[in-house]
Amino acid sequence: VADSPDVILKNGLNNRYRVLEVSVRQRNGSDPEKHLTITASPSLEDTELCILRNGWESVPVVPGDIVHLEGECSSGTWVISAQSGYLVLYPDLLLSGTTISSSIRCMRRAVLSERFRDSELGSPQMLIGTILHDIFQQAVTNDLTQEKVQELANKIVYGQKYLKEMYLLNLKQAQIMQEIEEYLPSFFKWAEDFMHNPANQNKMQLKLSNGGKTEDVSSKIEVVDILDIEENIWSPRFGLKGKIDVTARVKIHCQSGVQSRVMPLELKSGKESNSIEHRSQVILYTLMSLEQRVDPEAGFLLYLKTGTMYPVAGARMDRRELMKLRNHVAFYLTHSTYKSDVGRQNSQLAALPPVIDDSQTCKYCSQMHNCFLYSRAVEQKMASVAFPPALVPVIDRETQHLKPSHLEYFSLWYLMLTLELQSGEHKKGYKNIWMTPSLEREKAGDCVGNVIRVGEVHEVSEGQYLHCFQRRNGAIPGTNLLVGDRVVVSGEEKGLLGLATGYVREVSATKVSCLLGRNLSNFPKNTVFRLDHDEGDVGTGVPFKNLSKLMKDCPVSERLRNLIIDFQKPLFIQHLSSVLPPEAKETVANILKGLNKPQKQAMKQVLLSKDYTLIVGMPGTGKTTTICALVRILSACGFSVLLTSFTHTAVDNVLLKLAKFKVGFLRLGRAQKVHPDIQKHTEEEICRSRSIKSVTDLEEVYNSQPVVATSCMGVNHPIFAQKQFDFCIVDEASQISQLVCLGPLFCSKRFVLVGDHQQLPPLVLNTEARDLGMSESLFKRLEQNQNAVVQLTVQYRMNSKIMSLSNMLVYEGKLECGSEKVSNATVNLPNLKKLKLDLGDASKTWLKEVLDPDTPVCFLNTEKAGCKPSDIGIISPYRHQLKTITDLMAKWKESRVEVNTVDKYQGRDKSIIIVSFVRNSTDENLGSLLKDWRRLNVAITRAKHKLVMVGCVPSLCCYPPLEKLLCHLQSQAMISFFSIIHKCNIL
DNA sequence: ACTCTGCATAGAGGA
Repeated sequence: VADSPDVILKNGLNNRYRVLEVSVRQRNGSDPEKHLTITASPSLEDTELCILRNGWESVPVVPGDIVHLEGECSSGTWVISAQSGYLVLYPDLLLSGTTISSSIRCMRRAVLSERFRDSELGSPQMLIGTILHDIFQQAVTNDLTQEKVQELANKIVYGQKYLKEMYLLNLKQAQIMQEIEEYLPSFFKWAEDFMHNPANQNKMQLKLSNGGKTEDVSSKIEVVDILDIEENIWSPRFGLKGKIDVTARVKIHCQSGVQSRVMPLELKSGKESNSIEHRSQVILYTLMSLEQRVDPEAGFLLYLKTGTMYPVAGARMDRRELMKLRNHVAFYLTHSTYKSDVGRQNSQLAALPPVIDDSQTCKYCSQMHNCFLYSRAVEQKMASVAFPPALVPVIDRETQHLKPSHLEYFSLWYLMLTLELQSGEHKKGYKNIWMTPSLEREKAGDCVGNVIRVGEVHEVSEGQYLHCFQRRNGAIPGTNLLVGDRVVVSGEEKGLLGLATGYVREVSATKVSCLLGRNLSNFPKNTVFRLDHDEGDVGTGVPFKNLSKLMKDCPVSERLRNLIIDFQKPLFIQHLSSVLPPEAKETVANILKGLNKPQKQAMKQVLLSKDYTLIVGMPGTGKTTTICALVRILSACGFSVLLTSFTHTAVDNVLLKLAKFKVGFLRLGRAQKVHPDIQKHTEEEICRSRSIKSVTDLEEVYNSQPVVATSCMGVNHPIFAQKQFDFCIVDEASQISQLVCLGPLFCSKRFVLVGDHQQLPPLVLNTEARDLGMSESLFKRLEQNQNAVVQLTVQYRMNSKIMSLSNMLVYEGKLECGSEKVSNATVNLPNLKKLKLDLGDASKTWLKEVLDPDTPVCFLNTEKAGCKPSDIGIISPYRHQLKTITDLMAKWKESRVEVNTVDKYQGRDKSIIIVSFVRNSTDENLGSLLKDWRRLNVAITRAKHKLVMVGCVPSLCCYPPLEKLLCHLQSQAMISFFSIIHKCNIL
C-alpha cells in the first residue's frame, strides 16, 4: 500500500490525503484521541493535522493510507468528532449500501459476499421481490390505476425478462403471478395514502431541520413527482455506491409551512420489519444523495406487502456509525493479505472479521460454507485468531470431508487469487473516472469526454437504449474504444458519476454510439457527458466461485478434488464396443476416415476415457478439425457435449466448422460477442425468432440440442445448474487459468482438455502470484498423468524448414509434416522477377536472398548493418515496436499487413511471418519476455511458407531460448547479414 | 523493463 505510484492526492471536493503518521494521545481521565499527520501535496511536504475523537479513534488507519475528510478544517487542523466531520478510509473503494447494512449483523459475511459474489443461489422470494420492484417502479412512473397495474404485472410476469431466473428456480409463471397479485391492492392503498391528492390524510412523525432549528412534529407527506427509478449513485466522497429504488419529490406539510424535497424511497417486498438493516440502507442513500443534491435529511421505507411507509431520518449519529462500519469493511477488504515484518517478504492471507457466535443467524447464512472453509483452511493455523469454543466442532464437522491437501489447495489459490485481484484493482478500477479529468484520460485513449447526446434515444430491446454522442466542439479524439467494449457514461459535472453502463456500438470520427442500460434522454439537452472505457473487475468472481464449489461436500466436487488436487490416476475402459452403439459405427468410421493417425488415436482415447483426456495440439496440427470431428463422433454416439473455450472467438471457430455438418448446437453468451454466422444459434436469437414467452418453451430450447457451446466464463448460465453433460471439451485449455477452466467441468461426467503447454500460459499480472504457480493451467497440471495424454504431431501449417526450428527448440523432433505438399510448400511471389531487376544493385543482395522462395527460413543479422531494428517487422514481442512499424506502414499507405504481438498471434498463422526481435544491446537489463521458451515457440510457428527473423545476434544470444535457436540457425547457414540499408520498401 | 482475455450490476428476502 505504501508507495503506489498511481495515487492522486488533492484537496477540494474529492480531497485525498495521505496519512504520514498516526499517534494515539491519552490524556489523563479523558477519552483517547488519534492524531494523524496528513498531506495532500504529492511532495508530502505541506502537512496538516487530523484529530479523531469520540469513537473515531477506533478507525483502523495506518501510515500510508489514503483518506477523504468531510467537515471543518481551520488553520490546517481537522477535527472529526461526535458532532461533526467524517473520515472516509480508502474512499475510492466504493461499498454498496447493502454490503454495509449487512455488516451490522455480521461483518464477516459482508466481506465474504464481496469475494464470493455469486455463491448465493437466489430464492423464489428474491425473484418475486425483484419482479415486484419492477412492477411498482414502472407503475409509479406511469400509471398506478388498477387496470394498468394488472396489465403491467401480466406483461412482466408473462414476458421474456425473468424467464431465465424462473427456469433456474423451477418456478412457473402462474405460481409467480399468484403471489404477485396478493401485493397489488397494497400498491393502490399506498397511492391513495401518499400520492399527491387533496383527500390524503396521512400523518407521520418526521424530523427535519428548518432554517436551523429542528422540528419534531407530525407532518403530512405527499409524493408529488417521481424523478427517477433505479438511480445509480457512486459517491467518492463517502466511499459509497448504490441504486435508489425510487427517487421522488416529496412535499412535507408541517406546522411551519410546506417543504419540498427530493428523497429516496426504498422498496421492500418481505416482512414489514422496519429493521435496523432496512433503515440503515435508507440512511446510506440519504448520504449518497449529497453527491447530487441538497441533503434530503430523511428517506422512506415502503413495504409493498401492506403499502405502509416508514420515515427514516438520516440522523448524524446513525450516519456516523454507519460510516465507521464502512471504514471497517473497507479495511478488511483492503488488508486481505499482509507481509510479515520478519523474515522473507512473502504475502500471507489475513484473518477475516471474527466469526459471530450466533447460531440462529449463522443457520441461514448463505456464506456459511465459505466462512467455515476459510476458518479451517486459513485461520485455524493462526495463533492470533480465537474461535468461539462452541463453534470449533461445528467448523470441523462442516469441513471434515476435506483432506489436508484440499485445504492447502484452497488457501494457496485463495492467496494467489487475492494477490491477482489486488494487482488488477491497481491497474484498472473505476477511480480514474472521478479522479482524472477526461481531457487527461483521453491521452491514454481510455476515455472520450466533452460529448453531448444527439438525436433520439431508441429502445432497441427491453432495457437496451441506443444513444448517440457527439463532441461538443470538433471531432472525436483518437481513442482505443472499440465496438463491443464496455463503457461507463458519466456527466462531466460533479455528482453525475456512473449514470449508465453499456456497450460501444459504433465509433466514427464524429460520433460514438452506445447501447446503454438506462435511458438518458431525461437529462437536459446541454448536459456534457464523458464515456470511460470500463475494464471492470471481470474474471475475479468466477475463479473464487469455482474454488468454493470445488470444496463442497458433494459427489461432483469430491471427484474433481480427487482428480485435480490429489492427481488420482484417470481411468480408461478396455474396449470400444461397450461405448460405440452399433448404429453409430458407420457414421463414426466415416468421420475417422478424414483424420490422420494421431487424430484417430485421440478420438479413441476420448471414447475410452472414464475421467479425462488431454489432447496436445502442437502448432498447425488441426486442433479445430479434431475438436469438430470429436463433437460429431460423440453426438453420433448419442452423448451430450458441452463445448467451451476461453474466448468467444475460439468457440466460434469450432462452431463455424461444425455448422457445415448435421450437428445441432445451442450457442450461449452475449450475441454481440458471437460471430455473425453463428448468431442464429444463440439463445437470444432463438428466443426472439420463436418468441419464447414461457418457462416450458425456454426449457425446450435448452434441451433441444445435444451440443451446447459457450465460453468458460459463461458457465454461470442457469442451464448449467440443471443439466449434466456426458462430455465437456475445453479448447485453448493451456491458456486458461486453472480455476476458470474448472467451471465447465462441474456439469460434465468426463472432460477433454485441448491445448499445448509449449505455447503461452494464462496471463497473471501479479509477480508473486505467478511465482506461487498461478500461471499453471489445469492442462499443465494434469499433464503429469501421461496415460491421459494424446499428442497431435502431424501438422499442416509449416513447411519442413520452418517446422524444424520448433522441433529442435521444444518438441524433440516429434512434429512431422502432414504431406509432401506441406513439407515443400514455398511462398508464391508473382512479381519477384520484376522486383529482382529493380534490386540489381549489389548492396541489396541480402534482400534477394531473403525473398528467395527457396529460403524458407532466414535470420537477418543486424549486427553489422547498424540499421535500426524499427525499420522492419511484422510480429514483435513489444507493443512499442508495433506502434513504430504501424506508423511507418501508414506512411506507405499499407494497411493490409497485420502487425501484432506474439501473444496476439497465438492460434493463428500467415504465409509469411517477419519477426522483429528488437533488442540491440548487451547490457544486463534483459527483459523477461524473450526468456520465455513458449513465447519464442509461438513466434516461430506462425509462418506457413516463409519465416524471416530480424535481430542482433550477439544481443539475442543472452536469452537462452534464442541462443539455442541461433546456434541451430548458424549450423544450418540460415543467418544472413544486412548490407547497407537505409530504407526498406519491400512488400 | 512491460506481454493482456474474460464480463452486468447492487439488491432481490430470510432470521
